[in-house]
Amino acid sequence: MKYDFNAIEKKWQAKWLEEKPFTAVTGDKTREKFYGLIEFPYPSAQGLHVGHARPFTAMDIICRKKRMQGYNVLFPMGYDAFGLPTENFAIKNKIHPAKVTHDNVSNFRSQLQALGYSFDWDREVNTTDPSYYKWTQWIFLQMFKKGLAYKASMPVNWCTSCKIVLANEEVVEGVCERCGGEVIRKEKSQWMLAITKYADRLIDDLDEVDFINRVKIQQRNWIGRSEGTELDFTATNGDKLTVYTTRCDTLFGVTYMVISPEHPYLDQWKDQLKNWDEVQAYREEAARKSDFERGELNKDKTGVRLDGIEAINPASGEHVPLFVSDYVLMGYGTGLVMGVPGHDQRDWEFATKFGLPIIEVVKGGDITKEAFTLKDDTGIMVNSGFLNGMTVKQAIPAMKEWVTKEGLGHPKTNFKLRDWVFSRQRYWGEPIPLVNCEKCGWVALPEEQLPLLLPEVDSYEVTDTGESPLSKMTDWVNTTCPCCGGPAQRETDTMPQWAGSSWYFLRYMDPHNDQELVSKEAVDYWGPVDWYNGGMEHTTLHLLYSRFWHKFLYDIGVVSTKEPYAKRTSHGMILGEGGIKMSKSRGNVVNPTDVIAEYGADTMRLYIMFVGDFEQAAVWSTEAVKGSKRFIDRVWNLAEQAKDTYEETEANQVILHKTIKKVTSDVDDLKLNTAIAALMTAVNEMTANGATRGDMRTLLLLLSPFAPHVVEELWEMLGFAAKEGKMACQSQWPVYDEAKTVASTVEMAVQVNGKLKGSIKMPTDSAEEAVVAEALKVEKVQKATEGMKIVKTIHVKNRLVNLIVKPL
RNA sequence: GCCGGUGUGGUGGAAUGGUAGACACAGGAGACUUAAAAUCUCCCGGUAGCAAUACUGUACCGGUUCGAGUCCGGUCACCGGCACCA
Repeated sequence: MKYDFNAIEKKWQAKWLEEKPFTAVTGDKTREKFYGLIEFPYPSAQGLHVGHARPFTAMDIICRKKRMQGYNVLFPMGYDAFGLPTENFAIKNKIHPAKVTHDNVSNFRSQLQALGYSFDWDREVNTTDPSYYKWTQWIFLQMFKKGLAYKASMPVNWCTSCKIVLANEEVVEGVCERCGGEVIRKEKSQWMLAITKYADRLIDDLDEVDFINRVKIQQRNWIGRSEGTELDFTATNGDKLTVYTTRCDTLFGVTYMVISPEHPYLDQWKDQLKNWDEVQAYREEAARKSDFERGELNKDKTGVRLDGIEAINPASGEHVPLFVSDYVLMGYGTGLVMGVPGHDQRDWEFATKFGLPIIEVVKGGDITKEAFTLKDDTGIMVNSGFLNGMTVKQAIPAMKEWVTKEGLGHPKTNFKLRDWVFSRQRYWGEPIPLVNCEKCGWVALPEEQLPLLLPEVDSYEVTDTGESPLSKMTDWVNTTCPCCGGPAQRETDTMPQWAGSSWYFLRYMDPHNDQELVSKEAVDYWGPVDWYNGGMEHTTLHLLYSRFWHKFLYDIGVVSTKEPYAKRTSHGMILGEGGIKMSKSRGNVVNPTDVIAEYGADTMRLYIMFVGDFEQAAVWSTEAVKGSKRFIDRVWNLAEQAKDTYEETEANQVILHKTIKKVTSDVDDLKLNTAIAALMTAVNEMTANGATRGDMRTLLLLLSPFAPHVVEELWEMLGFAAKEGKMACQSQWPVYDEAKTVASTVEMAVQVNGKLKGSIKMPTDSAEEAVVAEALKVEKVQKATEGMKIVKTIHVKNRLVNLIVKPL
């Protein structure tokens, strides 16, 4: 019989859908649980991409193996379906976004099923489903009630092309992450989520989870915790000038101060400044620049000296000039900075440009050339009163103590992380369930009115003033206040795409619950996610946001763990041929469906795992796919030619036990490429040895997570299905015997003075004397040791012997 | 600039400090075939040599070690993230 992948894959996919062998049972006390999660896709019109297949296949293999090891496995799938591309498609083609979403989801589902993934399809979720977004809205309301959601007028990132407010995270190199359009700053009233209140916990709890290091580091850097001091200078007009510094030890080195152009003090000082016009002109120019431009021009410091007000150093009592400059940001610290040009490179540049004195207060560098910024023990304090003679490490706490004692300030922790801009002026998102009443202000919708459904609109386009399309639906907008019953208006902004994905992993645990977002029983049993794999690009977005939401849900008692994910791994990108990024515009996007049509899903799965180290980027090669197909062909032939006995052979014992060991540990370590290489080695060797059905049984069990369809077929063909049931229902993973993983003889390397001279065959675990004796029989060894004295032998059991010789 | 990561044959990539290049792809030679495809067998880092073999080789320079792709110090290149965060 020929290997007809098409018929085989269709046959087993249909059976799996019908018989549901992958259904997870909540609270099965007889088995330990395993929750494997991959990031649910955005159902784009283009359909599944090979970039999806890599992480999905890997987690499918892990979950299939876990099931075989007896775990009760939750491996769900869903769709993160709100978002701009669907809305834009709807606008262009005048189709309702819900219809577009439905069609795209159907396409995704059939593509996913064609790859044979063992998802529990009964638990599918869709963020645009009202029964789902009801709970997204519910969580938002709880945050609102706890004061974590607030409305603030603030400069926002405005994409001139999408006409939408972007989160900081969505602005990449000064342009819109999605469309590449210009981003400008604009004042707008926005809903915000106070993620910064969780900043400490988001950093500290990273110590408790098993995330790959680069994810932890990137999150820590993004949150950007810094321990410093807030301390007060005084202005000559009596105003208090509070600065934030991490180098309070350099206080005696302050030669000037800088205030941010956006600082409210400046307006108050209007009448006291002799050069107000100049200051005001500078401020206006700074306001015109985008954040990006400000950053780009950072080499060239600009600023204006305030004429009329100076600052007084609290430590020395000296008067120093005060400048306005846009290198000081209003959004970080206090918007005021003390200038220490000797020990901060930016201040050094500013002082050099404006001819300000540079005082050395830490000895160790050459401050005529650049600022000396080391914070360790190399520098010694000078010109610094009571700090003189201390190292920087000693001076920082000493100064903190002094500042606190003198009532001049206090230690302070700052973060780079900003609160999350949570509203979007768009249609295709969750409506924000709040009502604005003239008397009562912003009022939460009563929970029994959830979900607040998206109304039907005539047009999905943003209004010219940048308001949400919902604002045009006056029937929907005008409502009554749940509090006082008076007239009120609904919020017309919607939530960002990151909302629905911030908690979806919880809904999978209990997807049909219409009373709670997840039952206590389900969350206690399934939580936390045991293994979550996803893209690095989500590290500071989705991954951080969902940790924040989960911590909030923990605080209000909905979930029982502090962290949502016990383990996080990340896959590398799949690049197009030639190592360039796949993109529609380059026309080098590989569609998994085409590969399946030509080679089958099992080949696709094997290839995408075999392509390289899972964590590294890999280059797609359509040529190389053949190798995976040939491997399956060889397995097929081996099975067909297998001797009709269920006995296992001695000849294949070592290779099979070795392979069990290797595949088992490699899957746990996410080294799927070498696991497949080990299976290939086993098949090559078994082909040479000849195999029985008994030998095939072990091989098929090991191969089944990788190539489930062909294995299911061969399992049946060789009579195992009749004896033991379907492969998909197996809860047995082969176990190896360490003693059987080693052959009776081993090949050992022989070296003389560390140089390889040949190899010898020895019985396993031979003693050193026997090995040395055998080694000395090797011709090249004799040549190399002639006239020499062996002064030392190094014997590594079963691997090598190294003879160290010296002339006699 | 700061923080990560990576650098190994023609290609993708393997190697708990222990025979570098597993496993594949491509290529070459041969078998089967009327022929092609498929399949099977062998070869396949470089230099020299008919060969046995010798030397050399994991970005570069140095060190530790009986032994280094692997550990340590320094340099370079590329990729990703952050970027005036005081």
